[in-house]
Amino acid sequence: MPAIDPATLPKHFDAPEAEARWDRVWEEWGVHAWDPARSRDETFVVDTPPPTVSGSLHVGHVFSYTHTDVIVRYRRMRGRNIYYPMGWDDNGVPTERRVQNYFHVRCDPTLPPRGADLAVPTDAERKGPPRLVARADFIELCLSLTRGDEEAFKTLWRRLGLSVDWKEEYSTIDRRCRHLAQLSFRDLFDKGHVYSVEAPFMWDIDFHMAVSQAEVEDRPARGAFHDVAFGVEGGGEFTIATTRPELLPACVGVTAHPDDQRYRPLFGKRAVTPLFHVPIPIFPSEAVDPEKGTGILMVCTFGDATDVAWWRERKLALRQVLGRDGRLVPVAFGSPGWESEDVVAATRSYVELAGKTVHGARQRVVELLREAGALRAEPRPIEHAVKFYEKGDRPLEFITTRQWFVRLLDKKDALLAKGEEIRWHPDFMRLRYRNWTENLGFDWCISRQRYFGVPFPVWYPLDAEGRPDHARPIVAEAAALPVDAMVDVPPGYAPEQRDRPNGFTGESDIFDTWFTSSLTPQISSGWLLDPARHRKLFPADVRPQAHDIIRTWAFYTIAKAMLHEDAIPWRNVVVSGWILDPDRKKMSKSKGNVVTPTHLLDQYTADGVRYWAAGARLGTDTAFDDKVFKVGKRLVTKIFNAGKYVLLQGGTPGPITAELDRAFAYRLRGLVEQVTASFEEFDYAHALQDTESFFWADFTDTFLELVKGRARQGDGSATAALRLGLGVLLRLFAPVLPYITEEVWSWAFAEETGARSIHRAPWPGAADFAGVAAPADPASFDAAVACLAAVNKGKSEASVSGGRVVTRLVAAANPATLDRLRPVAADVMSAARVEGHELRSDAVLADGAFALVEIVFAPVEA
RNA sequence: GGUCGCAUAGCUCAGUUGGUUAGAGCGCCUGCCUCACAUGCAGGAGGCCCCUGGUUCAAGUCCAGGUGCGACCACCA
Repeated sequence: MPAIDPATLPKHFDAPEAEARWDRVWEEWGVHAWDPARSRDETFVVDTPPPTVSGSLHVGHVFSYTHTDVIVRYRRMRGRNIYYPMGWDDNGVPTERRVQNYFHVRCDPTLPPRGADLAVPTDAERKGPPRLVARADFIELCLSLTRGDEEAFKTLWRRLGLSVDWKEEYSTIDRRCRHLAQLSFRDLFDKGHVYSVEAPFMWDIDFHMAVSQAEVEDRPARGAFHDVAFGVEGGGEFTIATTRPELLPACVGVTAHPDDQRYRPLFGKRAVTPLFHVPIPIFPSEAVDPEKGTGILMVCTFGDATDVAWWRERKLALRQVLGRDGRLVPVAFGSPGWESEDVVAATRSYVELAGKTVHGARQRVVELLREAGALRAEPRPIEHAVKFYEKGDRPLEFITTRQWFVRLLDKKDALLAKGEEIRWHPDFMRLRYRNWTENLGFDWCISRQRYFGVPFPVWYPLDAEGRPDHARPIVAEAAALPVDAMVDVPPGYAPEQRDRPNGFTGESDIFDTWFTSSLTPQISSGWLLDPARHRKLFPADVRPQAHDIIRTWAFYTIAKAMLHEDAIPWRNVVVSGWILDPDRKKMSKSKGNVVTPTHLLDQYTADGVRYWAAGARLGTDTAFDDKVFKVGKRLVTKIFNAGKYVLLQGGTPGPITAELDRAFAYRLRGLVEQVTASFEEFDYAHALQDTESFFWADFTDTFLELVKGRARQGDGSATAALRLGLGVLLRLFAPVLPYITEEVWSWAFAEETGARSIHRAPWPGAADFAGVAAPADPASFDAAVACLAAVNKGKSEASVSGGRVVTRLVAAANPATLDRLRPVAADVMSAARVEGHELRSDAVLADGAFALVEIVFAPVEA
């Protein structure tokens, strides 16, 4: 193949132009397309994380998605048929919240649909109360807003060079995903893995919905111990310390540690609450810490999870004062369940509290206690942990509601066993999964009292009084799915019977967003909708994800695969770290330290940004450091220039025969083996590091300089070795730097090899080195480099230009080193511009070392 | 409080199964426009490998204990 015409080469690498051009060409060539005809064995399936599109674009996205793409591009070059889809996680609370703010609306499911109004409200309108919109209209607003978000993500992904097969694009709210999620529910229902129950459970008073354990986080919060005096029937009193005095009317018991001498005499007696004068049992419990507070505490329905446990164990009364909106509901003291020894006083006190928020009621009840003389001390401020919904702003409450659950608590051992079948990268991440699974405290609550999500395919029959019979849910048959229970009618009923006595009512809840997201492997494979495809794509090969969602996404996906098919969803989990800001704090929108990715791409090019991302080992958090981007950009430039130089050599490639060239090929082959081994272990960071260091130190700064003389004379061995080096290095870089490598590849290698895209070119291996004889001594390369360095040092110390001609050089080395140098000495002298040299043997010198005895420079030309 | 990870040059990080004098890039200093590249090239300075103890002929590397940083989980009386 002739050398390319210099005139056809661009002077500089125009990255934005190249990024746009190759994105188009790759699409046209189908470089990233999955071939459904090829077998499972040849296929590499990625269970791509569907990003939450209602969040902002973040460098963290760029970081972890690049890791996946690098892994994918390597496998593609290994000849695997890549299935690499992209989904958008658009359903769920973050979208609803964004829509509420963006359009200044709230959903009122009782309203009839009127058609969504997509107008953005004016500032004046924003000052007024939010517009109420029907459920269907609210959903339409959600869809319209997320569509734009998805476009923004897609633009970013394409620019970044993610080699996604865009034919396999989906969103978790689309019809297919709704269908699969409902099929999942139907399957779990048939297998007895789901149930609904009315019970106290964690509830967010702002979002008006139940939340699962996985979405709960503890946050430190300010609180105060309130010392409240309780009476004892038959005389006496004691003081409890509570942080939640507003729950005093909901108090249903008092407990202390069984060995606590202070309170032992009280067990079995009844206490009487202040203000409300309600008699309640006093019982012992091992769970009480005698050191905490006053060592005796009140049990309320419900202050926390232990209250729920005591309430169940002791079969205590239920006095729920907190409503779903977080305000105290009206109750009638004296009525059944609300017995009081002084109904008048109790009522007088409670009237002061009813309708107030937790916060307001707390302030008022403290005043009332103080007035009644029941407050033994002023509140003592403390800092304690409080449970919050991860996206919520106010503490969770335990409120009795009806919810659907997936039974998981009785399957911990099986879930743990499945986790052990999966390979985790890095391996210690499996402990996160194990830890979470072992400590699971609740079944999975999958019902959410929200609107934008996949509806439950469930109706309930109504009795003659119009009350739903929750014990006999009507679950849509698999063949009838997908359905919207609020629109569609269950079999055997007529539309007019909706919400009528002896008719039916639709389940208005939607699934927890993870209920759908946990099916991403099945969404890819089609599962029950396409069994043949399912066999080709399930289980996936690799699940890339972040470590903070091991307890949600990874855990639920493993659970679903197990419950549905007793399978594992993927063979490997690859866990990326976090991006930290330069102060080593986690980047987050709320902290205002987020760097947006688009300007990084503008400034450093896609390859430069990818270089930065690929430098981070799996599972390791990385500080944001713009110096690394600069290095990446420089590497791109260097590859461009080196490629240009190598391909401009006029010689015809011949057999690689020169000792230096063979020694170089030998080293290069070692690099290929090393880099390949790293990629096989998903260790792209070391693969890149080794390739980069070889490229710079062994290729451009040394080999390329050493063979320039011969290359200029058209030497076939030098020309071939340079091309071998460039062709191999380009491919080793290609997974990380797809644009520049494709660009340089296209100048000559595409035609020469028949692989028009480097990303479909075969990964370097033995075939590239066939016909290259082993060097007489691989260390001849080191000898050449060391000798050249010695001359360079002489020039540097004399402050002369590297191009300065040396008329006389006397260098010394030990005999073995000299032997290694001789076959390559001509290359060294040519590169160092030495016109006359003498090599002396000096046995004292260390092996491999060269000493400069004499160096004489040619006079500077006028 | 439980679990896990990290700690090496001013900064960001490599350092394979223990094995000569601990490496790279950035930054810094000194030179050099040398015919691919000044987004470059050459040369150089710069390290109680967190601390203490142990195993070993030999420890940055293995073990134990500590310290610091980070993450995940738990902690509502």
